[in-house]
Amino acid sequence: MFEFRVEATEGLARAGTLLLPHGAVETPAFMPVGTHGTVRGLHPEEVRRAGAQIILGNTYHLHLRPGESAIAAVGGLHRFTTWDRPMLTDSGGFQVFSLEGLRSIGEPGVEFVSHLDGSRRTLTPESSMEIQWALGADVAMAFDHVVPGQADWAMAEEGMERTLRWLDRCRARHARLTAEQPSRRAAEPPSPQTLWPIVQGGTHADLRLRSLEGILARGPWTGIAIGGLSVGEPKPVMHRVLEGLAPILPAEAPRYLMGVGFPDDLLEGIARGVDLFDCVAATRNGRHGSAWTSTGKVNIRAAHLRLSEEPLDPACDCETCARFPRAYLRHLFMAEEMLGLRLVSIHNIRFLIRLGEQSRAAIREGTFDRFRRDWLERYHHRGES
RNA sequence: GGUGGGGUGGCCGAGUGGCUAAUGGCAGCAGACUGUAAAUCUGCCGCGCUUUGCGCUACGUAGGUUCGAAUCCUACCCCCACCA
Repeated sequence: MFEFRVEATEGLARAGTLLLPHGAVETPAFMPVGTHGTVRGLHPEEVRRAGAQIILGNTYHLHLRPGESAIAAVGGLHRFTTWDRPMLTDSGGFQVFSLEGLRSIGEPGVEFVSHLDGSRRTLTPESSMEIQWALGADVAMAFDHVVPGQADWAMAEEGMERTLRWLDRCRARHARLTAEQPSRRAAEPPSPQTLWPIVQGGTHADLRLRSLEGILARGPWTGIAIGGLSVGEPKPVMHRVLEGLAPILPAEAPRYLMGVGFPDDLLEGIARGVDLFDCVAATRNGRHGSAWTSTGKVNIRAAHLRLSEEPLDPACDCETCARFPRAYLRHLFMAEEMLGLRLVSIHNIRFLIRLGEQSRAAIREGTFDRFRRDWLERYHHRGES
């Protein structure tokens, strides 16, 4: 039910297929983020047509609203959202990082002051598992402690060791939930769920290795995530961390680089053995009018696009580029029409998903390294000039 | 015709003697965003220059008072309300 096959490799890069209860995921793949059970602004059909094979949901946000019981009542997150392909839920661990100032961390778990109503909420490894179990995604993530990219060794070690201790608690609770499945699970029909651990350790190579070794000692796992990157550290540092982990990560488990990234990050990650990515930038930047194209970033509000009859990216096959001129997209943003946010979001999502598809094809042909270098060259040199 | 109110930078609108090239907002221009407290946030926004500074022009028009005026006085032009 949880199987990963590596079908081709080129250097550290891999092309594979991940089998999950709700379907297959061909890797490398970008997973759009749907925090509140919706990829912001988009209809599930639009997400599907963009080629998304799997999307994310968030434990923290869905727990606060509408509450996992409301989702379980209608049969789980798949039925709730009508997304019938694979899903993964983040554990709330990232909110430990992003909601700094609204939370306090202790060994039992994390106390949050709800950003919605100020009420006090506690998230623990156990409650994160309970919530994710009720949500019923194919993959649940371990509840981890993310530290900023600038974190010194001591702080990174604390977060990493705590993440390992919490992993034991996550695993125990998840195993119990799995054993009690039919009676405890509101999802109909019940479908199995797997748990993925998260490597932490900040920017410190020795901590990253300790983290991974600790995880492997608790294995086996159906997938392993690398967290705590793209949180303020320079890109070369992230690359070094990935290079340090690649030789030790088991080949037979998919590797998920959490929260990454931008187009160049995908290519650099794939080149270092990463199989799965997720990132809010595609949709957030889309809503903010920033589009990725094969020749670099485009600010759709830019004055010089007022008369442009070109598509956003002539090399793109998304529904937006197939139909709308830049001049119209710009107009929609200037007029603050919601269609603009949606169209650029669709483009950005398709852009990253296609990058995964192209990388996969290139790896299978043994041309990925060349593809990557040519692609980055064109992307950074703004082909127009 | 009379009385009252008012004319401020592309627009709206504060300011009623120096701290005012002039608060705000809008419009415009540019940028940021990486497991979503984000359809958000930041910067610029009279003109010119050797741009953390300097010069010039500017608060209806013209003149005056004052060391100094968008702010006070006089005349004129225009707008609005009410009264005839």
